[in-house]
Amino acid sequence: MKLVELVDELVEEGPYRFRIEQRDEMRVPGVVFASRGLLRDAEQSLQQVANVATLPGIVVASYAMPDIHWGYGFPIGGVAATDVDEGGVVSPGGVGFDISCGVRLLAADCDREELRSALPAIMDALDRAIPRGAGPGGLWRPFTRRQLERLLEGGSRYAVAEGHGEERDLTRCEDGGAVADADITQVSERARERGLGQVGSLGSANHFLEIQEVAEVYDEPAANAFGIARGQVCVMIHCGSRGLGHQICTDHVRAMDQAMARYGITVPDRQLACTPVHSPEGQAYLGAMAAAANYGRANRQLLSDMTRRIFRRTADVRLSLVYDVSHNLAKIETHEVNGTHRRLCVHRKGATRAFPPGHPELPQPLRKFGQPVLIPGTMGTASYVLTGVPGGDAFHSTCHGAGRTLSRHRALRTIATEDLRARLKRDGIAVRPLSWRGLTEEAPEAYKDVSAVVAASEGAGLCRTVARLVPLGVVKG
DNA sequence: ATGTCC
Repeated sequence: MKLVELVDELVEEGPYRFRIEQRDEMRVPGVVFASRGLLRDAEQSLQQVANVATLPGIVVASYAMPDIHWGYGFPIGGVAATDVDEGGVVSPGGVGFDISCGVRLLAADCDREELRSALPAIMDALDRAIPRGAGPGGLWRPFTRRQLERLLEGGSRYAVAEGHGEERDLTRCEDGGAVADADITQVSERARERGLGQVGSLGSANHFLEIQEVAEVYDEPAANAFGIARGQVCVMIHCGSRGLGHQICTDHVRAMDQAMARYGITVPDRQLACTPVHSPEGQAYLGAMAAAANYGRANRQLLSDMTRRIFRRTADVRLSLVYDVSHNLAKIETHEVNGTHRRLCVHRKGATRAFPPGHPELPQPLRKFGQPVLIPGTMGTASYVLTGVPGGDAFHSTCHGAGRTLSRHRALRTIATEDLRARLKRDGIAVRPLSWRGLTEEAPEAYKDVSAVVAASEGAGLCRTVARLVPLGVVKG
């Protein structure tokens, strides 16, 4: 299938909404939520949107969020749902290598001014305590194989049961902190080996732990229900399932790549390796993916617990969980398709679930306002809290972040580390990087404008903006 | 994203 110049052929069919017409092997059209500006240089990733539209069982459309960029097989910012009972497939590439990567937001019982004098000491304590960067290192040590198995099955629930959090945390976690269908027999020895020493660690690249201030509130009632107010201090944690999730993706892509032909499936790109949800390989992947999902949540739970201890002993400040949501997962969900309710495998890769107000899976205090959606920005800019809206499109999904525009290599070539250091100092942002080189690769200029991404998402009717947060302190790998 | 190539 050759689709030329997709950018020029996009059909504008609504505000911040473009269609890629169905043709050739595509089973559905593509729908891209964005502005023309955000789609500059998006040709390769639009081709990936079209490729995803060829997958067996895909329904309605192959979607892309405003922060779309090139990814493994599927674009990052992609949403694709397949009909489980009509031969629909599951594809590891539709979740990505960092299974269950996500964001957690904690609200402090103080405002910026009250924290000002204690901030340097808190940053120094976090700098010493938070494991980060590539390779081994985690907060939960020693950690046995038996404990890992229980964590893969119990997620945040297990972490809290072992003393690493509060019961209330679980009510503010997607799926109550754990998914039930983890199958640890599908997690390889190698994945376990990599995961053992990394429980409670940030990782590297765009993952971070930030102390932030609520700079602006756009929706008072929703912000109130979420427990945040202007001027309030928050902590945002962005990380995933580390080497364990990566290894699970690697293992199951290989298995599916070898099995695909047996199901008569051909795909335009081998990176779209997939098998039916009901196949043994599909079930194996979903079971292992669920285990990685639990690992990711427990990872964020351990980091929250350590951050809480530091805030408490350094500044007598308490942190309560606003919400924890992943932006790299596949889920079996029921949605209405052409007037009938269907069981769908919804892949969200660099896309965030955004349940609307009234959704039964939302905890009671939030239900009236919709699901909190947490959008990590880039250091030195802003992060956002959004909420789901009634009738939300793309199976109730929205954006997940800024999305890179410069490669790491180009960022290092064009951005002077000393200049970045000076700008952060000028803006009063305390940074504790593991390496200044790594920090330079993550400079704001290397990313799309997160505010434009959020504006396009709201303009497309995918979510509503609740609050904007700005960084006071950044801990990074 | 990732023991940034078993």
